Amino acid sequence: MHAELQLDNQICFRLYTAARLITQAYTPMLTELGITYPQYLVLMVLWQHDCLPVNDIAHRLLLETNTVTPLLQRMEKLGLVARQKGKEDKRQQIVSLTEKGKAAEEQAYALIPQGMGQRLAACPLKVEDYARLAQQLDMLIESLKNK
Amino acid sequence: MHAELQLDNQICFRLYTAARLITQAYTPMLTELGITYPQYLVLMVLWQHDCLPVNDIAHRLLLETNTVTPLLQRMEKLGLVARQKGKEDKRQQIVSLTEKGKAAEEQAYALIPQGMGQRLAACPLKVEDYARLAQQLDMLIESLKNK
DNA sequence: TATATTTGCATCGCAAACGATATAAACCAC
DNA sequence: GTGGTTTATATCGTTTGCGATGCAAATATA
Repeated sequence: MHAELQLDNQICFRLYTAARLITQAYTPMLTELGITYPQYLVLMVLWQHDCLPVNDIAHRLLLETNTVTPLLQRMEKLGLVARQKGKEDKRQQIVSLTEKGKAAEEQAYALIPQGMGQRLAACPLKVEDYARLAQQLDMLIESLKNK
Repeated sequence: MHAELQLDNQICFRLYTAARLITQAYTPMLTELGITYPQYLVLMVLWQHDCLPVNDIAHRLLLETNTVTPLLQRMEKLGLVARQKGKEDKRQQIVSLTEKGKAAEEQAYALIPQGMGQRLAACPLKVEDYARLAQQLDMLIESLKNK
């Protein structure tokens, strides 16, 4: 039995689990909006900066375009985004929010901060703990990002 | 623009990203072993306690059995585990390590602690930072677990 | 200008996650 | 025992994550 190979000693398993569980916690609220968590991420990107090529969206989410393309196709079917060829560079697909996509921001604002607040009320982490956690995760992400 | 809905302010997005990236960091080493990360998790469970029913494995990983079953079926095809009906309770499938599954522990020990060490050498987090991170993630997981 | 390389995006295939549903064994009330 | 419920798994369908591959537009180079 090697201690290094025990589940309890794994940072990775904790990240993996925490990510799954917190995504699950979002699910009921996102279901009300008719979207999934990765779709919500795409919307957050576009709420911050509308009209971006697929590549930019993928970069901001640290995903590959072959993951983002089908995501966007589904979101287009849902009427949340529109896609059109770039004018200067015809290889690009410029993704923009539809009215429905824009309206979703207010719906999300009405549901999610409150809902997640309730969901995490039982969690003993304080505001400064979350700040430190965010900072540490950023460091981890930064050093893992450059393969 | 609601600050609560910005990507930068999301703990969830960080967890989601950190989990993906650290799993990617494992991938080259796990590929040498011929397994995936969730398969590695199952092996870690069995290395710690061999011969468990599907339900126990799922519980330890905080996964549902409908996720674990196909995982185990693939691992059975790979010759890493064997499954047989429980003797007292015939509804159960008892999962056990094959010789190949047991041997994988030594291979993993030879590759993974060292490989991940190198991979995270650039990361400015110290040992006590990882300990705190683990503790905070445990709290988060604990309060998200009970839906 | 002709050729080669790079870049942006899409397609395909596989492995997860997970909700919904099905199946079979075990258990319980009678 | 019979019948209904619970429990342990399995199956199915949808969405993701990503490597491998293909294609077309843009760019670099000879």
